[in-house]
Amino acid sequence: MPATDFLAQLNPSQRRAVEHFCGPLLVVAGAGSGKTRALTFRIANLVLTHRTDPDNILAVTFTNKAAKEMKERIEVLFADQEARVKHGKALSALTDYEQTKLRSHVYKNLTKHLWIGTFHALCSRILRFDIEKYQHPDGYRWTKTFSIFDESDAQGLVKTIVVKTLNLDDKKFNPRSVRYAISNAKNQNLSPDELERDQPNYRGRVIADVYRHYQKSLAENNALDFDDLILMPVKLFQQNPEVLDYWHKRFRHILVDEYQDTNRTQYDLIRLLTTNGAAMDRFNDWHHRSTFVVGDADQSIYSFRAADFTILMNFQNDFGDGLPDDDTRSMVKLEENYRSTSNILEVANHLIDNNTERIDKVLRATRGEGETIFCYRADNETAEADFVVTQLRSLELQNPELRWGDFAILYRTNAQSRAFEEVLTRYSIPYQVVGGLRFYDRREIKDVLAYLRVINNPNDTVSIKRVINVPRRGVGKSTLDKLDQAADTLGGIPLWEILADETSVKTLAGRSAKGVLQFANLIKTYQARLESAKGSEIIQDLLETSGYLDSLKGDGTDEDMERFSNVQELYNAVLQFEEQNEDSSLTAFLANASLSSDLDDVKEGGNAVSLMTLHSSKGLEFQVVFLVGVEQGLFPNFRSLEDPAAVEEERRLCYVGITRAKERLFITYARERRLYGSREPASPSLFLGELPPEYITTNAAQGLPKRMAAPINTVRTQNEVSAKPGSGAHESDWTAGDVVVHPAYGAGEITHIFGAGNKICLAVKFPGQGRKILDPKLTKLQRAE
DNA sequence: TTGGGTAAAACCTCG
DNA sequence: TTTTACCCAA
Repeated sequence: MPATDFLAQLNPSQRRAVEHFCGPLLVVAGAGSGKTRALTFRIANLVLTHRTDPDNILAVTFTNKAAKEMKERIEVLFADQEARVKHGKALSALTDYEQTKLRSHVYKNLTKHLWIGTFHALCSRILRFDIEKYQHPDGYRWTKTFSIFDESDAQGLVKTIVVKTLNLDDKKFNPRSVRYAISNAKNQNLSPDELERDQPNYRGRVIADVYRHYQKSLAENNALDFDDLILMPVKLFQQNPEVLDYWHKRFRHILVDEYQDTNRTQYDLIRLLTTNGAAMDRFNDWHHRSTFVVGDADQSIYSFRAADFTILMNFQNDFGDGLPDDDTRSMVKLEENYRSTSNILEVANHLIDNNTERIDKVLRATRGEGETIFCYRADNETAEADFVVTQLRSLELQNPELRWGDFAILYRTNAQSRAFEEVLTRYSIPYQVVGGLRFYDRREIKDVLAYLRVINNPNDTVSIKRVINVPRRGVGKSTLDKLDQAADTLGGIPLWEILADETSVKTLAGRSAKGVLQFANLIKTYQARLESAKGSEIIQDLLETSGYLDSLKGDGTDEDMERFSNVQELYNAVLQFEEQNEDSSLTAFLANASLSSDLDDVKEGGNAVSLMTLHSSKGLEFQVVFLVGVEQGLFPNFRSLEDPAAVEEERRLCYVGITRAKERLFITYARERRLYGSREPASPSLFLGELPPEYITTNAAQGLPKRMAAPINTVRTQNEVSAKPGSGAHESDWTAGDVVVHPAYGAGEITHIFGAGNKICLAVKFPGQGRKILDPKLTKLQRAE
């Protein structure tokens, strides 16, 4: 029997990618060209045809959901092969019992061994083996029960360092932006010293200093932030050749999906694993080894977390043979689109053609023309939502094959979901909002997880402080300060060591000692049971004995009830985790919880309309897509307007949105939108002017907005002559930070500039009167200085 | 130490 | 409009 029958389902380019065995390969895969399929089939082919040991395969996906789906598909593919070999028929033709038996066999011998996951998940797994071998230059150590700090934990640490440790003004060194700078450094594999080296000014040096203290704090908590999960293995591999050698030999075949969205540190990780630390130009030993990356530079939309699509563009020179496109053996292009109608593809191709930084690639349609794209101009965001839901209802009614799950509403920012939710609720249409508040980010869930984290890792002082007084134990700020100070005086020992010592607590905590001891004993009880009891048993007992569950019930309001049931759901999640995972330790569960995302349980084709940001929609597809809020300042977002490269990224984001649609695409924008509570005028996005009018129908009397004549990203120069106030001002007349005088509100400072060209609005903050958004053409504004 | 109140800031995208 | 941060009385 030909074991490779399944390859017949592929087109020639896909087949070339899948059958590639050793050496480097870049797969340039346009939207909807079957890249997930190529990845899945490739893994199957490695094992089936080349007898690759599943233990030698590492596959990096962009989301947990993609990882789960990939495992699932490989399992089915394999089970199907085995069914044909053993029983002579397809998997689906077997009895349920035989199917289950076959699949569990495949799981045991194959899927279980495959390392498939996100960079974060895979790295945290590596760290659970080897983190204790890492030696920090300042002598900090981490153990395998490390905590993973989320963004708010991280920002909290930064704030403490800025305000308390370094006595700086947190207005000037905003914890959020400092944390962002640190994150950026980590994503480029820079240590505090390395960051400091290229800082020309005071601010940069201060940030490097905060970074240094921040890393110390993390170490004291035995904690890592998200960026460390990847940075730490890279540092470890760089300092410890034996450890690197082990993982290098282990992962002979490396696959990376969404390669355009990798950052420098992730790239370093892949390079180290591939070359075992040999310099790139000296490495050519591809014996029984491959590095296979898949991506599309046109869909690179994560530069804000330091993703760099030039890494993809450089792959050919870096790992590959560097030959031109027609001769190369290390690149394959997938350009046939199997997803969308040709009208949708035309629109997408035209739009993205406005970008300058691209890899040469077109998307070829394989399907019919389809309907035209409809562009709707609404009066305001409520009218926009009304239009969308009206369309949704009539399409659903007229097309029996469409389910609610076939519809998606995609927007630039999470805050836009509300108007749609209201209308959908009014018509009782089921919907799911993806993103926004994650399940694991809810207050009550974070509380319970903090308890578990303390039990698992008593050095986690951040978590101790979160729950030592939840529920109320009469332990307030001053008590905590005293205990903290004592730990500090004793040479910076972990707070837990003070708490765990009864005499110390009694001496230090005074009246509150009882509460503190109660807490300490609670934690000790469960620490003792950590070895013998399951996580689910611990959590159940803990919720009772800590009094947390009782305190949650509160006054029995709806909100209280919801909190209560969320905690219940968390318990179920632990149970489920224990059933489904080999390593069901508390540490593993906590890592899983930290790394889970809202996207993980999105059901495609289910019975609910999906509402999500364009970022979240990457990799998904829907029969009908509504791309909403396509207005200047919102999309492209005003923060990107001054930077041409940033506008290109917004355009790629728009491209991603358009290419999610299979059958129908609607684009909407409003003339007026509620922002910060007050109504503000809005103008159509520059992207609308870039769409080919012949493929688009619109309700706007004047048709599609005209293409902007002048380049939108003119660099603002200081010496441009400023027009008189109120006389048709140009963008260049105003700069954020300028002080202006308004006839009614008086003097205020410009905080943001929305829009570009002739249509701009200014956000001006007037002391005592709040923020106003003004059109300089309609309001007489005078420059103050 | 706790709870309620008011004022100011925030809304860009995410693991 | 909604969320968070800080102040003060009990």
